[in-house]
Amino acid sequence: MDHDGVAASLAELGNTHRLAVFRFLVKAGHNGASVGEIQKALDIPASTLSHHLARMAKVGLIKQEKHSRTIVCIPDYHHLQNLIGFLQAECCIGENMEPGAASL
Amino acid sequence: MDHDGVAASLAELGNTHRLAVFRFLVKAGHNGASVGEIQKALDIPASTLSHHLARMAKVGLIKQEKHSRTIVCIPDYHHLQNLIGFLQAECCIGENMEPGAASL
DNA sequence: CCTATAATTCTAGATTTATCGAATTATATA
DNA sequence: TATATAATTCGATAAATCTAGAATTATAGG
Repeated sequence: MDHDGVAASLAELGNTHRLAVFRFLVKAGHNGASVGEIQKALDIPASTLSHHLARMAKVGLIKQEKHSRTIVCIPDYHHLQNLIGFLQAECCIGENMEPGAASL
Repeated sequence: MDHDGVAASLAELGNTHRLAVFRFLVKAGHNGASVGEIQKALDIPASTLSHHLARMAKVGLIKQEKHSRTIVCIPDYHHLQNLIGFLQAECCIGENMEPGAASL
């Protein structure tokens, strides 16, 4: 993931609703949750939620699988790990190594 | 840092210019860099840069110290670590523990 | 005091984002 | 086929963000 890709993903997580959705999906685990379940749990109007989910899927934070009528949303842990790795790398170069901090 | 605080910080990092500024400051190390140095290095118009720096300072990503005429910007590593910790926690709860993944 | 420098604030326009009801599409089922 | 359900797309509005030139503030130095 390059600079702009990282920025794009962080921007998506940088919205309260979307962050809440992502956290909910992580809690839901590898099976994910349907759009309806998310909607019920977080109480976001359907069209608004759909908009946010589409954005998250676009940058790769989540995957969406259609099973007949319902669409299941699954968080992409690998994507998040890449993000975290990028930030971690940012944090640990230069003179800012604290004792015990992991280097890469 | 709570949910909204995390979202706010991620949103700030989720902008190409601001992410570039933050990366530049991390490379600069604990001494940070002056607004002018950032401006010269990244070639962003002064007023635009000032706007972005103010936003970053507001959420706590950077600190700003005034030394006579120049303002030195210093990244807040602790703040970033908090952010990373939050994301890491998000990533590692639920069923998504991979072998070797750190738990908290 | 005057000038140059560092940076911010002001201002305004362009773009993007957020919101959500209404209409639409797709699918299951009676 | 008719109906209900799941979700998206449409459309329109409000709000926030981005951008950058011009004006302003603060300070150093001649």
